[in-house]
Parts: sequence; structure tokens; C-alpha cells
Amino acid sequence: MAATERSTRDRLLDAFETLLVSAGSRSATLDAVASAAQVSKGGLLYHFHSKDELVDGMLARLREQGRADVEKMRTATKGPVDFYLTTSINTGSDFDRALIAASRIAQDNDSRASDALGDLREWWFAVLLEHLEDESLARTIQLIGDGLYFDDTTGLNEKNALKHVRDVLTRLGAL
Amino acid sequence: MAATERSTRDRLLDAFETLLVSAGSRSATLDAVASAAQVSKGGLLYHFHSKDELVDGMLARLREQGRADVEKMRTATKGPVDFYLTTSINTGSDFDRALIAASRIAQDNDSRASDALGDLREWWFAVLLEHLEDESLARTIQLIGDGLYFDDTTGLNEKNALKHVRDVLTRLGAL
DNA sequence: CGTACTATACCGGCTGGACGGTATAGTGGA
DNA sequence: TCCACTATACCGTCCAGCCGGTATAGTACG
Repeated sequence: MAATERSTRDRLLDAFETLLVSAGSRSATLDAVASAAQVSKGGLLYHFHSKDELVDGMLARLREQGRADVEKMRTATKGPVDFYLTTSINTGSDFDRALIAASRIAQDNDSRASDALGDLREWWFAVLLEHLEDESLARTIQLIGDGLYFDDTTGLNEKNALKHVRDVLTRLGAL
Repeated sequence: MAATERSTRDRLLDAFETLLVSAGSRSATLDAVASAAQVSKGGLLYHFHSKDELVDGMLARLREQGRADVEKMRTATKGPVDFYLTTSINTGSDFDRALIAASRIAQDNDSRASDALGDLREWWFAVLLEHLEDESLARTIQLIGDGLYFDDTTGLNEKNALKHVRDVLTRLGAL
């Protein structure tokens, strides 16, 4: 049945992402993914014929989530800048998990992953630029978002980082 | 002889870092490191009894390089902020390579690596804060540096990023 | 209605290769 | 003679991918 198929497929992708985020790409083995999703290895390979296909499936889902996120950013009540910065900090959402998982894959010099991340960055930047009409400011804010994101994924999380950023951006009239 | 020992040791660490940077941690195997450094596997294990020791050796060297970098930052002619931002972009220096290599290791959830990176961040922040006397600004600039650095390591390099950042920081009177 | 066949969704054992690490015998220079 | 290696063989484990098999639901035909 189609419904059952999608559910198992998504559970496998969820498990793959979770393993990537919590333990790195070395630990995200097919066996580990399968057992985390409570599926046999054969079951995993039924849905994804290889590890590469698992990565492709994950990145395809990431792009979908990204498109939805950009739409939310565009129409956010507090404005796109605030939305962008707030969501640059890992809240544990599905999208955050997918994003971090993709960057783990990108670290293994997988161009598919860096291409996907690059696309997302372009989409976000387009919204920032459209809103601010100031390329330097838009680029700088995007870098701050990248920094917040990087710190989170590297375990360098600074508690009040967002507060300081808001302070500075207020001085610039960007918030 | 001590001189010969250090040279081979450093060549092994260089090879390890290069492999980490150019192909990710999965590819940085003991065999690959040894052959890249033109040393036999036995030779590698003579200097580093395990892969863990190889990582420790790399991180120890990184800290040394970091201390030297902070000193240069403190006394830079154009000021620490400019120095920090300029060197946040990968120039291919030994220190850049060591930093990226460490972040690859950190992605595998190795706390030794994230601890080392966290220490470096603290050192840089102390200099920024001392110079700017403005915590929000210092934190924000550090995030921008993190962003520049992250983009470089993820293959998302934006050509004129630094120009835009300088523009914005000039408006803030930080440059 | 029942038999034959097909498609979908999965199970789990197996293999071959890679990898970390051990061990050991040997070599060239100071 | 010791140090700093080289060279090579080997071990146990892990892992990607393969494959034969199972269960179930649906379909076509007589």
C-alpha cells in the first residue's frame, strides 16, 4: 500500500538523519539505520538500493522542507530577518535535523550535499535581499546565520548569541 | 635524531590533515596517511601508536598554531578585527588546514576536537572584546568569522563576502 | 469460486573487501 | 649498538551490497 510504503521510507530517512546528527557519518551505517528504523537491512535496501540512494532521498526531502521554510520566512510576522536568525539556531525541528545531516554528508566531500546546501542558501539570500534591498547587509546577515548554525552543529553553542546579534542589527536598522 | 623525527612526525600530521580536508574523515585511513606521507604503515605507528594518538597530535599542534595566530591578531597593523575576518577565509595556510581538519574530526562527535576549537574561539573572542569593548559587537563579529569559515569548509564560498562584511562593519564603526 | 500468477514489502544470512592494530625481521646511519 | 625507520604478513571486526526466501494482497482466467 502506498501509505505504508511512504511511512517506512520516511522512518528510514529519519533514522539516517538522526544517526548522522548524533554520531557523524562514520556511524550512520546501513545496519545502524535499519535497526534504528526497526526495519531489517534487506527492508532498507528494498527502499534504497544503495547508500547513495539513501543520501539522494534525504537531500530530496531536504529541498522540499527548504522550499516550505523559505515560504514561511517570506511571510513571517516579525519579518524575514528575524525569522532567518531565529531558525538558524537548532531547535531540534525536522528541518534542522535534515540540515545538519546534510552538512555532515557535505563534510565527506559529497558535492550533492554541498549543492543542496548551496541552493538553500541562495533561496534564503534572495528573500533577505528582497526585504533589505542592501546586498552588503543581506550577505552579512546570512553569514551571521551561518555562524549561528555552525556553532550549533559543532557544539560551540553560545547561550546569548542571538541577543547580541539582535542588538547589533538594531543599530543597523535591520530589525 | 630529533630533527629527523620531528620532520617525519610533522609530515604525517600534514598528510593526515590534508586527507581530512580534501576527502573527509572516512578517507583518512592509516594506510592512506602513511602512503601520502611516504612513510610505511609501521613507520606511522612508530610515531603514533593509534589513530587516536594521531588525532591528539594534530590537535596539540593546532593549539600551538592557534596561540601564535592569536598573538599575530593582537598586534596586527590593521587591527584585530580586520585580521580576524581576513584570516577567517581559507587561504590554504597550514593553520587553515589544521582548523578545517579539526572541524572534520569534530563532526564525528569527537569532543577532543570540539574542545580544541572551542578554546581557539575563546582566545579570539578575548582579543575582540578587549579591542572593541562591546560584547554584542564582538560576539557578532565572531559569528561572521564563523560564517565565513563555515562557508569555506562547506564549499559555499562567496567571492565578495569579505567586502560586504567590511562595508557593514564600517557603518558600525568597528573598522 | 478456485487456481495460477504477479507485485509489493520485507527478512536475515552471507561474502568480500577495507580498516585498525599487532608482530616481526631487517636495514642504514650516527 | 641504538635509533628510526621499512617491509610484509597477519588478525578480528566492521560494513556495503547481494541474494534467496517469506508473507500478503490483488488480478486474470476458467
